[in-house]
Amino acid sequence: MLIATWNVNSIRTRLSQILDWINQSNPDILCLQETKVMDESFPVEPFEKLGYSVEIYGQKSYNGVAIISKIKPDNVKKGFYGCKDTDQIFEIFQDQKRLISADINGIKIVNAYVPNGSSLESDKFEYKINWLNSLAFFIDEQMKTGELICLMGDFNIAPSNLDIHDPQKYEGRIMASETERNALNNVLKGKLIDSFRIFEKNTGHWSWWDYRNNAYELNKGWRIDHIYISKELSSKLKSCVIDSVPRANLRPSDHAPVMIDLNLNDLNLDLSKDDDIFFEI
DNA sequence: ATGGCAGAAGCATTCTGA
Repeated sequence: MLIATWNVNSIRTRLSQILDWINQSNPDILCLQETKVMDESFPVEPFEKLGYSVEIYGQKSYNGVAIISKIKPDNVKKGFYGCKDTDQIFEIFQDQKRLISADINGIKIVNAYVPNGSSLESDKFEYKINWLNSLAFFIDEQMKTGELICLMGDFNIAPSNLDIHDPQKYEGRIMASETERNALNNVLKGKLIDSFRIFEKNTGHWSWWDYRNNAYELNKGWRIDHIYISKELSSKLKSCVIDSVPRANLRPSDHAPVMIDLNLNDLNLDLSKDDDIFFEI
């Protein structure tokens, strides 16, 4: 099963590029961030024509997330809904549409658009850390039920200096500070694995290049878009690829799509060993 | 330290992003 994430920086501006990419890459699940459109204006039909169902959580101008899936998702949750005892804590985050989750094929799919934070001195930075702490709680709640999790999206954090083209310049600054890295690790708690790092240990692989200063042509990028999977899924992981080709498009998103391949035939065999039913994907 | 580039809103310019 192919699972992808892509910050498209406006669904309407990027629609034809996204449809092209789907036709080439054939993902089973595609999680989008920065759709920048209210739900009633989201172009649902082009995806349905390709055989996908569409779950959206958007707003005017900013943010917005979506799950595009061949299998119709169950238990779709928008925002930090679902943490009953702490709904009040999450109320402050309801105005920014940055999180959508759903159950697909036995996996809890969580699509996150983590705030950028602007700079370490900014109020937005405090918002970013609080948002990540709430995400940590949300993931905890999902883990308590023993679910397999695939948490992906635009995290606006380089997990290590290997994920920055010029770490000496940027270390300690926004997207590369210890505070943000600690907050991210608190979400993962050693139980969710960075899919990309299972296959690639070296630097020089980026998922985002600034529109400014010719950053893509100079290959000055960051790896800030990630797919984290439950440890139990790591043996089923066949690949994790950053597709930088769409970043070379005319009027591109500044992010590239990231995609994993999970061998879920094995997974279903493992999970259903007490009965005789074989689930064909 | 600043600006550079892009999208949305809306029609000049500001806000936001990373």
